[in-house]
Amino acid sequence: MSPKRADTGPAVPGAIWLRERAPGRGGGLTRERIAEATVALLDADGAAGLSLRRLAEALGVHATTLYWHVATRDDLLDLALDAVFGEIPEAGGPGADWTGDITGYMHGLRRALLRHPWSAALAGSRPLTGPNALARAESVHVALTGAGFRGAELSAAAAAISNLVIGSVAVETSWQHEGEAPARRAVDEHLRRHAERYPTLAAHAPTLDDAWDDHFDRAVRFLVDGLAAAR
Amino acid sequence: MSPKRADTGPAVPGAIWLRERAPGRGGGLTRERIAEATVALLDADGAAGLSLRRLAEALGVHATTLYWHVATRDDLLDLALDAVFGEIPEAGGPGADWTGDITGYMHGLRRALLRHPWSAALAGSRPLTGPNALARAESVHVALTGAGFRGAELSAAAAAISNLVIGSVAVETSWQHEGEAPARRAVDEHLRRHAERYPTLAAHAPTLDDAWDDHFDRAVRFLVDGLAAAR
DNA sequence: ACCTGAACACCGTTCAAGT
DNA sequence: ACCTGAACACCGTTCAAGT
Repeated sequence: MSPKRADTGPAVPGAIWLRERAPGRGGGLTRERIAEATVALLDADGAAGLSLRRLAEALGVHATTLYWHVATRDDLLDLALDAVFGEIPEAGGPGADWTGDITGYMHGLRRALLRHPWSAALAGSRPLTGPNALARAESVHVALTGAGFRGAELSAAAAAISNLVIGSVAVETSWQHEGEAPARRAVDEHLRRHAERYPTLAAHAPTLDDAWDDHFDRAVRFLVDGLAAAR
Repeated sequence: MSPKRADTGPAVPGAIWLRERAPGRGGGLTRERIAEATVALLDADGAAGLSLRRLAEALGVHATTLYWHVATRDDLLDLALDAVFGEIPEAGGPGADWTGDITGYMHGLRRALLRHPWSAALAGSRPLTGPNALARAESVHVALTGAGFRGAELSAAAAAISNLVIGSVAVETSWQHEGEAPARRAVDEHLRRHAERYPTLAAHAPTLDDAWDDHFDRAVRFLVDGLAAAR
């Protein structure tokens, strides 16, 4: 009978943030080392390439050892995802222009998610309740309350801001998985062949060169303009 | 040596839409029957519960039989996802007010994705190139060109519209996976215990009652207002 | 053209046992 | 407190073989 395992507590997503961490005095594994190795493995091989056995090998440990530190594979994803949110630069207090703060946050979040192409899809698949994600959400709420947002309008604005980024980067990275250029070329040709079915789409097919940055920039402006109009 | 398999063609996501379908004369499996059973299995057990063996059992067939009709498990996800997009009501031509058309589309897309809680996360994880997704994208492009959007502004607007919905519903459904109420209660208590770290967040913690509809409604208005301001 | 059956190389997770 | 090792019940996918 093992004395105490990592799986104490309810089986909700994000549950790892509700548990105290193991003491971790010096020698062995720590939550940080595990998070770091998980991010590295995900960066190298994507979400499908992450297995407990491969991660354990990278850490020089037996696969089942990981179960002392995490309760489930999903815990690893929570650790890795919150590490990505830790890469978003801290705003350092609200600036003079709240729309600039929000715009900067959205671009900072996008850059962090793009750096780890597996992370945006993951951010849309489980609650973001890690300490870094909460700290960034706090900053957004500070900027929005400074602008005068309150109550349901505040919550809706904060949600729209992060949801637009998550959705945009998830879709953007979904094209990269097997090499973007061939996928896009195949779809372009498919659209041309069925131009009678999708005339407007075929006529305005996004160009092959990377317009992702430009489109995201415009999308952010659309939303921020709409937020500003509400004040 | 098998004569011809479903896996002809490049290994890009969405590749199933680039292949001709099997003739499917009467008796056996068809792409439609497979799609329908896949949706049902995903609805019942979520993305993690979908396996080729369980799907095959539901279809009264051996697991490896599916490989005649699809090249990979991912093909099944493409089939199921496009079936969900098929549930979005067709607009039936642009109405008098393009902002109303766009607003209606966003709500229709959200309702379809909510009906199948696995679908929003999936929509953010692979290119949406099925026939139903393309038809709905065509309608959005028609409405936006009618409003005067052109070129990069058109593409960015269309992307923002679907990305905000996908991100919003993905996040919303991610809370439901293990029962939303306990997850939310756990996070609320966690926020209260660390109120000194997240004061603004703790003070404005979203209420327990379901504000999802209201927040989404507001988010749509923020974006559509910003789009209207650009015209 | 379509379906079967055996087989391969994996998985996440458990549990008793070590130190 | 932390790590090991064997074991269980699964996976997606292949390939030769049937009809």
